[in-house]
Amino acid sequence: MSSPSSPTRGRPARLDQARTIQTALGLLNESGLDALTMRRLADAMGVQAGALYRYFATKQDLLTAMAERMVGGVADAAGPTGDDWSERAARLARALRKALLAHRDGARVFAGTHSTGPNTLGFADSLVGVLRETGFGDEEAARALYAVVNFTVGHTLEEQAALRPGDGGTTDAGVLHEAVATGAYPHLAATLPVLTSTDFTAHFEFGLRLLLDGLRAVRR
Amino acid sequence: MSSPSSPTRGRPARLDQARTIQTALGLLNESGLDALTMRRLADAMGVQAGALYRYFATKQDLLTAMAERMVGGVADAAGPTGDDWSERAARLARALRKALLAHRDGARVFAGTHSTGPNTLGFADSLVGVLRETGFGDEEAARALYAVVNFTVGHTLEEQAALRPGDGGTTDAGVLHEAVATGAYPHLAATLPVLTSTDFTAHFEFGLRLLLDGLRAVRR
DNA sequence: ACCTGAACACCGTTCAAGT
DNA sequence: ACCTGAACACCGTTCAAGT
Repeated sequence: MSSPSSPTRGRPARLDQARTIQTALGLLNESGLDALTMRRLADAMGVQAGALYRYFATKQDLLTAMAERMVGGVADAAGPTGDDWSERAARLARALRKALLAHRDGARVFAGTHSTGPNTLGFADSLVGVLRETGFGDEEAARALYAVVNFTVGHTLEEQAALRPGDGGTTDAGVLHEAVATGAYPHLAATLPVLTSTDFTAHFEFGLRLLLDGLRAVRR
Repeated sequence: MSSPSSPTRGRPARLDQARTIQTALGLLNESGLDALTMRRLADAMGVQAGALYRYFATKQDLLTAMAERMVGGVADAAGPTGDDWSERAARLARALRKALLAHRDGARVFAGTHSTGPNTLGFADSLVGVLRETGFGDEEAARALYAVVNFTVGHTLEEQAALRPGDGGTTDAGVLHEAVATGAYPHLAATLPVLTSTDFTAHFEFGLRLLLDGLRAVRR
């Protein structure tokens, strides 16, 4: 469980899990996930790369800890128990998106890991709780959790990918315009303004509304 | 546009885009995305790694071509125009999931790229078309496309991650059991059987149903 | 106990040179 | 025109040895 033991013997350590995670999240924000290497992180902490492995067995473990840290406090976003259940569920979903958006490539880090820490589990428990307490069955509540989380992560993955530099001069909207100009995609042509809109909040809210309206229908 | 020109001058090429993509998809299925390196792919084609760069400017371009190839035929899954719109939309979503599941790490490849090829655009046009032709406005149809695709990709990402070897002896369900045993997550405890269920088709169908029921509600 | 130094076994990508 | 060979600038991870 605890690799570096508690009684501070010898020199004060330059490294520890909490500070390492924080520095890693800072580096993530500055340079993105692709530039977050163990060597660069070690550099930022004034240490050699190998030293990091005393605190994280693998880079994947570090990324998991980062994901867990990112969603801290999200569970509390549900708000008062008295409020409408669908509004409470919506708040949790919005808070998750916001937490992922708060860090560059946040959705990629979250989607690429499987945290079972208190922040992640607390969020899940909170969302399932909102639904169970309003009368949803256990099966529906659990499946609704997956639907909301998978949609939110999928959406935010796209959102952060779309907002990235763009792998060259050609923008995503530009390529779409060209392709659609061939006349092969009449429905995309008709909806092009919406498809190339960068109002991701509106897209997110629409999808979230579909899920919650769907849940209302399931409930009868 | 066309890097290696058409008239076959000199020796017959050992490489070409189509064969390279096919070999890469084979390698993906055998060993997964992390093991798919340019060197290993070159090896499988009997060539040096550098030679691949005559056909794909970057590895990212190769992955994009792989994603585009994976979703071939998905657009046709809508079925007869006479059928119920929500069933046609469901078929498209199911066909997308199936296409991603057909290759190891398929969802990861798809989520990590941004294809604007005919298969990808054809699928999008098809889904938007189903909705527009049944009376949905352009804005709703376009946003519904994003909601369905982002949910489907998010879900399949999770599904393929869950079915992976598992980074050690500890299974995902095992960790959940332990964490829940502390009593800190009463709602997760109550829904544990559903949460650890591996019936991903049921999870997917539930989420998909929420979205389509939600769309029905939006339509009034 | 904590970290360094150095190595191991790789990566993606480029490009002169061969055929 | 197509591919080789070799290099460049990196990776994640391990581990004896130092302090």
